[in-house]
Amino acid sequence: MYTFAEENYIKAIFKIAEREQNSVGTNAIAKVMSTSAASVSDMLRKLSDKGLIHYEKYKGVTLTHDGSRLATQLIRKHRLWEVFLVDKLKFRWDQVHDIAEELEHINSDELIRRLDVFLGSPKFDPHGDPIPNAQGKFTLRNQVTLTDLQLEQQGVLVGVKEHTTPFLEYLNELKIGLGTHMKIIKINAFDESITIIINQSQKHNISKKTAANLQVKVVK
Amino acid sequence: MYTFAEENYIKAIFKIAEREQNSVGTNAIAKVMSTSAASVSDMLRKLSDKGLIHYEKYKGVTLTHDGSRLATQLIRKHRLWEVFLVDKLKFRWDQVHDIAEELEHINSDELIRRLDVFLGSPKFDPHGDPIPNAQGKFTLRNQVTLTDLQLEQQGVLVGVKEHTTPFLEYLNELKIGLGTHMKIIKINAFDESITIIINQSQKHNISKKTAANLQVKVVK
DNA sequence: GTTTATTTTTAGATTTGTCTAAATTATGAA
DNA sequence: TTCATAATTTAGACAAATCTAAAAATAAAC
Ligand SMILES: [Mn+2]
Ligand SMILES: [Mn+2]
Ligand SMILES: [Mn+2]
Ligand SMILES: [Mn+2]
Repeated sequence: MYTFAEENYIKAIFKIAEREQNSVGTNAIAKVMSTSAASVSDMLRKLSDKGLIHYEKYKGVTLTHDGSRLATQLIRKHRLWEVFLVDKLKFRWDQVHDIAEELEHINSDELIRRLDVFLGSPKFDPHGDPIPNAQGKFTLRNQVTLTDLQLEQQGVLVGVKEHTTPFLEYLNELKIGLGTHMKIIKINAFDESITIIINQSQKHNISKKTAANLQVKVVK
Repeated sequence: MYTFAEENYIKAIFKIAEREQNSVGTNAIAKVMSTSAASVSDMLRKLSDKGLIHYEKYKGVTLTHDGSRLATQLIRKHRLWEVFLVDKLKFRWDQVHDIAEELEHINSDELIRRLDVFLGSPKFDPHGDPIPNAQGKFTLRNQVTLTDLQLEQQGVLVGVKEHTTPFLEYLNELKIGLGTHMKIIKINAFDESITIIINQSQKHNISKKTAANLQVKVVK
């Protein structure tokens, strides 16, 4: 139906639109796709012709209903495959993104329906990201980033914003994973780094940048 | 590393070379790939440049060592995925070929290594075809086609030559699958059709063409 | 051993996705 | 408001994979 390239652009547009609120610009897409603005312009015309985006020259783009559905289905497939790789094939959470990036393009509704059943219809992937259901609806969850917590407050890690291998390997070294309990015991005014206690035992000092990529559920 | 198109050509050449003994011609490849002889000529030059085939104009091709290894690895991936789809996701054997045709191109040695372990290192796929090991070696097996059996001889189905959905669905209707016991009780001289008894109960008359696509292990 | 017929290759085009360089439009600072 | 800068699109080109039509090489028939 759609080429890999088209699908990857649609996913990129969806993800940019998720954080920025307004319409998505050519340069922003070029950056995410690691390509030139000229190539993006070419592709936007094509995606518009196929009815996946609303596009007016120089005005940026938004996804159409069809584009939005395609994006959520790709995200659903990507995250279900990640669950498969970690739960069934015993990959670590830092190894699965690139493989899922290929698997997400396999074209079979029946395959995804059965994979979902096989995995027990998981609601979150190995990085804590919600898996949209077959209708594209995401499960919402109360969460804040670790930087939002006050001194002495506690939280349980439920997600990570950054998915790159170096970041996840760093968390592995620190023995931080989904479900890890964290308590803020010091906030350094100088560089905004924070000191935390992991699972009531290990003490670590982490940068603001790291903390900003950790999503936690507050516990009392 | 290689494009999907290149991989599919290499697989096609391997499969043709498997039955015909001599070097593989342009038209034979074009037929298998459902494309024009001109397109095949273009691609052969490319595959030769990449060191995957031995190619001399007008003389047909053979796979190089690298080409042969690529082919067996693709077949290994294809058949392991078919086992996954049938054993784990409960697809029927007639539903899995096309999906595996896509999955075989996913690029990760670690993925296949782990998939193999997860599936218990199966030696045969859902159609009874041998799965080459990581070194490309196939498990051999004593087998003949059903047309080779004499009157009153018995066999157990261990493989099918044809993998198309219509053929496999026809076998489903007849309740014939891998492991099915068959005894020849009549050979019709006129059209060479044969009458068999399935699992000591059901009686069926099947055409010579059907019989020629059933591979059995002889039992005494 | 010529002459057909078949097989295979080349020529010239097309589509997809990409590029660099240049032109155009929009924006924001003075 | 005008001018400089940034964002975006267009122009022209290229590699990959395909096509049809035509030419060339090989094989088969007589
Ligand atoms: Mn992708
Ligand atoms: Mn993920
Ligand atoms: Mn294939
Ligand atoms: Mn098979």
